[in-house]
Amino acid sequence: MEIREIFARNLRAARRANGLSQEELAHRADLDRTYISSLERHIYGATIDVVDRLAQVLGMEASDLLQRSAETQEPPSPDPGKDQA
Amino acid sequence: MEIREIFARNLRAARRANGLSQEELAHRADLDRTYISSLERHIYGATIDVVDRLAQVLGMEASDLLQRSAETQEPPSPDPGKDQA
DNA sequence: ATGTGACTTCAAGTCCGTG
DNA sequence: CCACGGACTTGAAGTCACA
Repeated sequence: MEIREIFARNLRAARRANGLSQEELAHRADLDRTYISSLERHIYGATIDVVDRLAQVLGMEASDLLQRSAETQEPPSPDPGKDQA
Repeated sequence: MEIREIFARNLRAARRANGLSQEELAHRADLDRTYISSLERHIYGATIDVVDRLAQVLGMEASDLLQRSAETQEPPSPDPGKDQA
């Protein structure tokens, strides 16, 4: 498992645990929406600077986002379902 | 404390704990000698790719190198009192 | 609300040499 | 063995338009 994938998964998981869309997260971390998307698709190897900025917004430590088995807080899991009318 | 400094300190400490010179570490991690030096002087913000590669050589996890303190855990500094009405 | 290709720019990372 | 400068190449950082 590459570090980029670890980070990508943790990022997506943490983002959802916080109930944020890529847009919302991007806005709060002062980054571009498509850049978050790229990160979650492990297109880039982010710098620790970006990792840290994201971690702060998500209320966690930068090291948590690189953890091989990250324990995110129990997400409310809104479970939007897929039946969008 | 910026993330670069955290990383720089952890890197240098881990490198010495492993009894490696900057040159040796650079060689084993397949990185440049002067780059390790730059990292320890927090000139650059390394990518998670580099952090991971370094961690492997040092026998630790990438997340360990970004840990604010390897052993001592500090209490979650609460808001430093913002005189906000 | 997300994925993706194309694009530009500036920092990451390399290589040289010096004290 | 390490700090540090300069010049260089590669890829991350940051933004759009469109699917």
